[in-house]
Amino acid sequence: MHPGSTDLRVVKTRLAIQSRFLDLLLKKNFNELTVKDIASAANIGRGTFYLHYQDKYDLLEKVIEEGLETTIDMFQPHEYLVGGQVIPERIIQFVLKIFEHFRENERFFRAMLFNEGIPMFRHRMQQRFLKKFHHEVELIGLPGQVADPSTLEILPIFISSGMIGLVGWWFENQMRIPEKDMARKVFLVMTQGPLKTFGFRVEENH
Amino acid sequence: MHPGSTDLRVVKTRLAIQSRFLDLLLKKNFNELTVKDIASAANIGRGTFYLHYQDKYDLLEKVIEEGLETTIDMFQPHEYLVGGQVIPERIIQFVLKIFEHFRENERFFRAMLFNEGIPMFRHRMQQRFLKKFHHEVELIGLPGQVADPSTLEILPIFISSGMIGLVGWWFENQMRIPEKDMARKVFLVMTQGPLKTFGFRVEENH
DNA sequence: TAATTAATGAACACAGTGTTCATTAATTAC
DNA sequence: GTAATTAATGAACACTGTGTTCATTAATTA
Repeated sequence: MHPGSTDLRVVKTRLAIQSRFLDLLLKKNFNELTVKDIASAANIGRGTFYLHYQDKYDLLEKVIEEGLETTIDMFQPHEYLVGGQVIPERIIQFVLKIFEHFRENERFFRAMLFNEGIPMFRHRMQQRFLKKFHHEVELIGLPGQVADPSTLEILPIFISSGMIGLVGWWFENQMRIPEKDMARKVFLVMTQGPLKTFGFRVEENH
Repeated sequence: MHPGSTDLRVVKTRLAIQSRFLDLLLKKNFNELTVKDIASAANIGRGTFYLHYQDKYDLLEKVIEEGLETTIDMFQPHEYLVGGQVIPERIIQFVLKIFEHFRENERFFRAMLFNEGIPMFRHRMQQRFLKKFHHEVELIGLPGQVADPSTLEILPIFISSGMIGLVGWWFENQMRIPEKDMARKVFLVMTQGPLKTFGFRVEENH
C-alpha cells in the first residue's frame, strides 16, 4: 500500500480527509459521524477512505497523535529552571509559550477538547505531558531538599490536570484573556497556592 | 410506559441492567459494547432493554447522572470555611471525605474514569463540581480582600481539574496511599502552591 | 511515453439498531 | 384469592452503516 508515500494524490487525499474531519468534529459528535460523512466532506469515495485508514477511530488516533506530538515539542521546561531555583520571569515565559501554542492550533484543540464523543482526549494529552515531564526530570535532576516520593508523583499530576482544565476554560471563553495575563495568573497559583491567590487567609499552625 | 415505576419487575430489570452494565464497562470499551451484550449480561431480552432506555447512550447518561448526583451531595464546602479564614483541620477533613466517597464508589468511578470509550466523563464531573461550588459561593459569600474577577473564575477550575486528575491517579495506583495522606498533601498544595511543595525555591521579586 | 500506482463506484455479506406484535408471566388492587 | 393490569419475551422486519472486493479510470513517476 502507501505508508509514508509522497505521491501527490496520497498527500492531497490525506490532507483533505484530515482537514475536513476537523471541520466535522467542530460541528458534530464524533459518535454520530460516519465514514460516509467524512468521505463526502473530503470529496472522495468511501472506499478511498479505507485505502488510508482502518476506520474512523484509526483516523482520530492518527490526528490526535500528530497534534500531541507537535504540542509536546513545545515543552522544554529545563530552559526555565536553574537548579532548584525558579526564576519567575522564565516560568511566566514558559506558560506564555504554552498558551500561545494553543491559540495557534485552536481548530485542533477546540475539536478535541469539546467534541462530546471523543474518548479521553484530555487524559491522553495529560499522559503525554507527564511522560515528557518525567523525562525532563531525569535529565536535569531535582531540587535539593525534595518532597517524599508520592508527593513527587502527585504534583505533576495536579499541575498538568489543572493546566489542561484552565486551557479548556480559556477556549470556552473565546480566549478573551490575553496569554500574558493567563501566564501571570498561573504563576501566582503555582507559587502561592490556590487558596491564598483566592484571597483566603490560612491559619499557620500545621 | 413506566417512568419511576415501583413494579418489582421494573425495579429488578433496571437494577440488573445497570449493575451488569458497570461490569461490562470495567472489561470492555463502551464503543464496542452492543445492546445485545448488555441485555444478555443482564439476562433479559434485547427488546426489554428498549422498554427502559432509548439506547446505550441513554443508559450511560442515566447511570452517570445518578452517580454524579450522589457525589455532589458530598460537597458542603461551607462547613469548612469560617468567613475568609481557612481552618486547616477542616479543609483536610473536607478533602478526606471526598477521597472516602471515591473509595466507597470505586466500581462506578473506575468504570467511568478509565473506560476508553466514555465521552468526557471527567469534564462532566467537573462541571457539576463547579456548579455546586458557585452555588456555595453565592450562599456564603467570598473573603474580604478578593482577587480580580477572572482570577475568581480560574481558581475553581484549576482546583477541580487538579483534584479530578489526582483521584484518577489514585485509582490507577490501587488507592495505595491512605485517604488521610492524600488529604494532607492536597492541603499543602492548596496553601503553599505546587512549586514550594515540590521543593523549589522561588525568587521573591514579582 | 510506458509503467506504476491511486482513486472510483458499484456490489456484497454482515452486524447492529430500533420497532412491532402476539403470547406468556408476574404483580397489583380489590 | 381472583381479576385486571402491566411487564417481559422472542421472533420478525426494514434500515443504516461497515469493511471488503474488483474491474475500470485517472494521475503520477521514472
